Amino acid sequence: MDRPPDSADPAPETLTELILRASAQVSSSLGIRLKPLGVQVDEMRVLHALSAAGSAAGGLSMTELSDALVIGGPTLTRMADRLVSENLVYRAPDPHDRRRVRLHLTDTGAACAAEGAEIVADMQQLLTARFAELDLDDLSSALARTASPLDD
Amino acid sequence: MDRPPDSADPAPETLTELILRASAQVSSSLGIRLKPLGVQVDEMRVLHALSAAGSAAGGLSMTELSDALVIGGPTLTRMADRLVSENLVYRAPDPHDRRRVRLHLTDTGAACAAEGAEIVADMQQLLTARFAELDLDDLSSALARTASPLDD
DNA sequence: TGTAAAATATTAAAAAGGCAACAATTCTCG
DNA sequence: CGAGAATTGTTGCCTTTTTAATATTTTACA
Repeated sequence: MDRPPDSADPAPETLTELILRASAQVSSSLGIRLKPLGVQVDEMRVLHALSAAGSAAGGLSMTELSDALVIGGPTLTRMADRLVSENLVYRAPDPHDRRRVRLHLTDTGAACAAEGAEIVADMQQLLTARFAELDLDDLSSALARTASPLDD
Repeated sequence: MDRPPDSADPAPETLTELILRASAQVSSSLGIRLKPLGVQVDEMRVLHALSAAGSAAGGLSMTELSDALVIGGPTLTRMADRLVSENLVYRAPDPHDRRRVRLHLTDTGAACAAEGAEIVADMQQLLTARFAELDLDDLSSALARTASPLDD
């Protein structure tokens, strides 16, 4: 039952640790690639979400963004402040609910989102290579489930 | 070729976005669970890494921790400061290289790491459920590859 | 050997994040 | 209808992270 101490059997990593570490690595790499655009990772995530929502839909409210990206309210407010001051985004009141503020892309912001999308597409290639032996649809849906609230 | 606007076809999420979002969710949930222990997620990751390294090995240097956990040097230094002030960790000089500092768990720190490990084990159950249709070994090794540096 | 380069960890200053409290608006339902 | 509860977004304040620069030690190699 015993085993020699220090045998070559490192404790298997937990999914928690692997996900956190993978995320840190992705974030670090993406951050470097986005540096030339002058935006940081979470800022680009906001731009992308707005871009994906489409301009016709009237942008996204703070709460929608907060939920979709899992970014805290106050953090998002300050991030929006930065994006507004860089003229990538503008705020508009929601016509149906005066408590709400909807974020919209400016033309500059849309262009920036497009450039970011190319960089993210490169990362996608790099990442799919690492997940080669997995069914990508299965992985994506599993990650999507994990990306939804874990607490009930 | 055209399609009706606003058709139910949201842009497929990139792996980048899914990983970042999943990580934020895991971190948020784990953070709540660790709150009673008085440590935050990355602090617990440090404690766990030290615990996994084993006390015989003489702790881990700052660089080893920084590389293993993908946490920046200065950030790790301050984190170590906090852990030292909470008596969960202590610093010791590396006998072979006087530039290096090795971090060691105190008894309190080891106990804390053990409590944390239980919480992480709970999360493991929760997470494996979400990855049900995937081969867990394949997933883990793929995540591990993703968790290693993405830039060359 | 001795000197330049690299590696290691830390610090100081600036930036970003997070918690608690708040104002404004909308919702609930008695 | 109307008072209390819930929702939405922001702000103040403090903690944490990040960036750039530094001191110290080790390594490379001429």
